[in-house]
Amino acid sequence: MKKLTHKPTEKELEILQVIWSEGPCTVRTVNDVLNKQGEVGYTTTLKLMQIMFDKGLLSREKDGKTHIYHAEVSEQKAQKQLVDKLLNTAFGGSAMKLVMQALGNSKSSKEELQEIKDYLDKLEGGIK
Amino acid sequence: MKKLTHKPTEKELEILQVIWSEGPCTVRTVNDVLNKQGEVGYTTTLKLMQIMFDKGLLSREKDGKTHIYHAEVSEQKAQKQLVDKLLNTAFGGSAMKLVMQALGNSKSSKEELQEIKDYLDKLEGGIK
DNA sequence: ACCTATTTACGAAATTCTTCGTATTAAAAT
DNA sequence: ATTTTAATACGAAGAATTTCGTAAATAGGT
Repeated sequence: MKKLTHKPTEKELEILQVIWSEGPCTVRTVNDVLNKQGEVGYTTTLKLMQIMFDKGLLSREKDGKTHIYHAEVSEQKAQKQLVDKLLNTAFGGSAMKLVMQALGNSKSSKEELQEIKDYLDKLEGGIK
Repeated sequence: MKKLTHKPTEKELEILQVIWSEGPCTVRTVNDVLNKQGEVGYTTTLKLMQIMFDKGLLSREKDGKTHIYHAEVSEQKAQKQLVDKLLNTAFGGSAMKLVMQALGNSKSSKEELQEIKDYLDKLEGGIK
């Protein structure tokens, strides 16, 4: 996986999301998925994905006349970058504040909350 | 506080951050703080803040020849909006994933982790 | 009252992001 | 082989964001 030199824009992220969930796929597939949320022209999606290819966010291989695009950014890496940015731009670097905001806003299940606590215990182990 | 009709842009957020932490202040103050992170022209900051005033993100009062700007968006409200967006664009709506990502990436102190656990206990109380 | 320093106002250039039309190319179907 | 269908390439317009130069205004100091 390449380093994330260019941070994905809003629309690029939407496309990455599709590829992350669908796996490597064509422009057609991505465009179809995007059109479930709102209308987007095919060439618009194509262009975006070509730009992402140029930036190194996507790679592609030829399959017949079409291209199959792969994400060159792992979901985790992108998430990390986004969270880091959010931490710095909106939470003054405090992960705790972010966490509380995130948990406060959403309805997490008891199981999920427990999972987080387990995770916290594990983290705490590594701290003197 | 007004409703958040226009969502703040990247740079606007930086400015809001300054005002949230400094309290109501002048363009000069904001610009000085911003220049600790990177060089920004005074008129650039001024223009941005004027635009934010037009959008209703900031209000202002005259004090001598200068203006004192106030945030018209609460930090919490902006944070909530940002977290919500991040949840949807990058975490498929799962608060838990976001939380884990945030905690895994940062070095939170033992005290902070404990505080989060306490918070989780409190949340759990409200769930059947 | 005048000069100076600082601020605001305005407009516009530069940059980045998003969108899509048109032309070209390539495979598949007939 | 020709037609049809679907993909790519290219360029450029449109929109939003960011930047800053220049001019006008205003307060404060002398």
